[in-house]
Amino acid sequence: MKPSVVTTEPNGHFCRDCAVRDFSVCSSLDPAELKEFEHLGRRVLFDGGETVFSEEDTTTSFYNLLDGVMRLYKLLPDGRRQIVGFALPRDFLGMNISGRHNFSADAIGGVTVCQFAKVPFGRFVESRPHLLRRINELAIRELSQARDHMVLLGRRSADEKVATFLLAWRERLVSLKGASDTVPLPMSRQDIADYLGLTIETVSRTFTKLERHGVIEIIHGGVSLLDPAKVEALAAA
Amino acid sequence: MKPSVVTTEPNGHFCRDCAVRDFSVCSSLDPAELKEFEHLGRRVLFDGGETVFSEEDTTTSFYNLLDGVMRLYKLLPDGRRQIVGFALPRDFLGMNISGRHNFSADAIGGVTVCQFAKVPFGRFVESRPHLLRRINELAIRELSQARDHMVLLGRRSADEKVATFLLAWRERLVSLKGASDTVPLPMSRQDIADYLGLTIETVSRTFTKLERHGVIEIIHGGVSLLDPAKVEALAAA
DNA sequence: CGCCAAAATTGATCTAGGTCAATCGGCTTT
DNA sequence: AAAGCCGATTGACCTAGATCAATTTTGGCG
Repeated sequence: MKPSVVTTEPNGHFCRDCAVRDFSVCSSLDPAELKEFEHLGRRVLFDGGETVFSEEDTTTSFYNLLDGVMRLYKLLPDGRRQIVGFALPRDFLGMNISGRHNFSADAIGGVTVCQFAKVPFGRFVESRPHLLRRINELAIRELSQARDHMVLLGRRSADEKVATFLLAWRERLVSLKGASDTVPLPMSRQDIADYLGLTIETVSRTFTKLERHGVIEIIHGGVSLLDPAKVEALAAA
Repeated sequence: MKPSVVTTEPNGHFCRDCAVRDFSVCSSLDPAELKEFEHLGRRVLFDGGETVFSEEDTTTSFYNLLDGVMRLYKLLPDGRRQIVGFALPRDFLGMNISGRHNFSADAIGGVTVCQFAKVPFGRFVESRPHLLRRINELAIRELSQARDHMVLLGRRSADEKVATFLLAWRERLVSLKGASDTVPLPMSRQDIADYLGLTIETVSRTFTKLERHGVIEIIHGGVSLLDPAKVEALAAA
């Protein structure tokens, strides 16, 4: 929870130099607005494994993920965990209506976020309907993804879950790192299991089975899709 | 898909007399705006089993549910179905960014909706940031519910799923019909199964088991919670 | 290097929930 | 009130994936 490094703007970091500038919430802002917006956010770094915010915490900030990967999850009282999503650069986190976060967020590996204090951010949005529209757009897109994931969790087999996950993850990485059959998997097997509603053993066995069948190759820090068409066939089922 | 009855405004129906007036999207509108808004929507009735819109249909309308219950679902190519939610009066349906609906919606029993053509509705919202804020609020609330449901689908047992469903459904009905231990279940067992990621047999067996243990009583068109505390204990697990 | 801890894999076994197959009601229709 | 239907229930059996239990592999780190 204690961030490793904090860089307060303006201190070498400006929106106009920001990698996510044209893709994240801030893409809806014009240069003049951006100048003002700049003062609202500050960059914060987290180490792998650190928790950025926890479910039920009072929401004091929103976060724009600039670099790295995060796991977003909910815990049951007895410790069972459901990962509700992985966040990638450009994702905007923390919106809620209860005033409390409705999931927890951990850094997977090092992470850089642009942190906005809730109140000034809210004030800034208030007078900028186009920014509100952008935020709404992101919420609706997430809602659609959430529904897709419900189908996966409720109605798909382990093989289908894993194949679908690999394809969807690869697809999300396209706009960040370009298309490739080599799919980096920065999250652990346990994370994948908790995302897919499976156990770590089933995930591991499914990976090995796909490898035995020559569909994928398990490489350091990820997998390589040797036969993407076959993976798609498995996911379609 | 062919609606049973269409009543075009103004023809005996006005927003100011509308049952959902103070609770739905339109709660953000002042009397003057409401007068204008009135001309955008028309009431449409659907019989039970009718489909209001289908996944992948081009979105031409948004819908405000005025009366009745709807099931919102997605189908896999092989026919497996996941119900992503049940809609109740006050719910606003149809928002998306792809221009296509991302789920299908059927009436369960007779239903009345207030239908808005997409383009004029969009124009109306454009100049009304408070309406946009209201829509955003609804989207964020739904997103939170969707995440809760992911936890249920991915990490809970059949008993927990059924108990959680009964409590959540009862809770949703409070603001519509008042608090009660008698929970009407207008949807079929198959609908419940497809919502919880179970089979119809498991839902049926779980109901019977709860009844045998004196926790619920299965009554015509629903269940009665004989021991609500026990249901909550099962759901908490 | 060699040692340790954590993550991943693999194997053996078990079980919650699925599948298949009869009934059982409760309505509607005549 | 008999027939027919459709949803719901119940029973017998089966299996995908969980659980339990070792290894094996990997990644720091002195």
